[in-house]
Amino acid sequence: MGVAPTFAAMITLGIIEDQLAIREALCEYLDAQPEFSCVLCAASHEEFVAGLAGLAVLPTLVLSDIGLPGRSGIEGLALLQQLLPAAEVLMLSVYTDAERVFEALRQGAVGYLEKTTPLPLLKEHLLQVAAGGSPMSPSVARHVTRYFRPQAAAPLAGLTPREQDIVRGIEDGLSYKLIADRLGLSLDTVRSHIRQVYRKLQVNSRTEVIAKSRSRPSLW
Amino acid sequence: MGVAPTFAAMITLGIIEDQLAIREALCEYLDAQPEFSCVLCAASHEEFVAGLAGLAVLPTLVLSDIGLPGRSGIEGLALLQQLLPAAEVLMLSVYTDAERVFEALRQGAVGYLEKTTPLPLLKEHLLQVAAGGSPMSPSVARHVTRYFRPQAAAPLAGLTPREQDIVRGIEDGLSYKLIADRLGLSLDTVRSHIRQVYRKLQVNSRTEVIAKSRSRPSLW
DNA sequence: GGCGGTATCGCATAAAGATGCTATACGCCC
DNA sequence: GGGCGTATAGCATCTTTATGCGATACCGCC
Repeated sequence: MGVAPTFAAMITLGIIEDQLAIREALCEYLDAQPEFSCVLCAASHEEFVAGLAGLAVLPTLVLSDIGLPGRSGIEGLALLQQLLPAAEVLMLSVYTDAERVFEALRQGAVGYLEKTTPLPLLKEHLLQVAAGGSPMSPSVARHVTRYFRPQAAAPLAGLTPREQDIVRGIEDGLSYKLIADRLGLSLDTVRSHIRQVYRKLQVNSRTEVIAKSRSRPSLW
Repeated sequence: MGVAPTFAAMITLGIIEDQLAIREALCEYLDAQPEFSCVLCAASHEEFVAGLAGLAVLPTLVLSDIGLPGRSGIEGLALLQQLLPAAEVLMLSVYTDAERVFEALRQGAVGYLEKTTPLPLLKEHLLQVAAGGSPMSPSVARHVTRYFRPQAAAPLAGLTPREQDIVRGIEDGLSYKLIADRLGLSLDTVRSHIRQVYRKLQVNSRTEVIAKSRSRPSLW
């Protein structure tokens, strides 16, 4: 933070990282940048939270490791957002497995970077966060793009177009009557299609159809 | 494409972009890189598909604009994946609105970049795709991270813990009977809770509860 | 100590859904 | 031409849901 005044455009940083060498490298490098001021560096989530109390200027951007002793970076996300509602949290981790990535995003992380990210690139990413972006390492982003591609293993694959229309109606919460109206069919025709859908999907109620069709990896 | 032999490590590119200046800039710049060989550049999706027939070497990576005359880049994604099952498609667009981003990812795009991406950075991103990554411009990624944060506006917030248990049962496709068994309740108690849930959520069927509870921006 | 909210349970009835069986019509394919 | 799959439709019947109108019990609160 040095002697320079903290002017408005400066981004105040918080860093949570248990490995001493990495923490110091991050702090020193980033604090040396004119755009950043590192206001709090901690070796654990608990330490970080405790340190917040004594700060005159709160961080607006927190860089957090995931594999921490005590409360993990992901577990601490909710608390962090409560204590620093204006701050954004960027995860920095050696782990890039889908579980952790999704859980972090779900808990409100604004981005997710590999720990191997070189410092100058990391700086770029931090600036992007400040500019409204959400930096993700490519391998992290790959999990995300995969998530959005459900039609590959979609259980609705074996259904005819008409049957899929019906299923869409069910997913939208419509009654048989409303589905019939929407598709311009008779009630009994809707019944027929649904019967067929039930046979193909091996179920016997509308809610089961929904449960089957949105078969996401149960990450939630 | 040049005279150099196409060796295994080389990435064969396809480019779909209607604006002549941009298309040429992309082709020329990328083809000049040692890592890439641009095998097909087209001004429209239709032209690209037609051009595939005459190729000796198929592209393994396609860079596609979205705002194209005729078939849009998103509409063409499915066809592209059918014709080039081994290829990955990276979207390049001036539009970064959530609708288009999600639709593209849903249709199987491997990444999504802003058109303003400088060429050297674009090259980096292309290499990342080849390395199994999914590059996304930060503003694009922001849509994605926002998507994964549903608990903020969760409509189930006003429900009591017990009522949420019931809703979970409904979401799992269970009948009243099974929900009662799972929670160790009588059928009538389940009915009572569901009645309450219906009142709070302003609905009147189990499928509507599901439709409300997973209130995603109806992108699917 | 009463009031509001939650959680539990019961009964009754009407509406919606699930299921069995049947039937016509169209398109496709061998 | 006959079989197969799809889309349409009807009817009968039984089950499940949805809804109305109760009840008892516990807990926190002012």
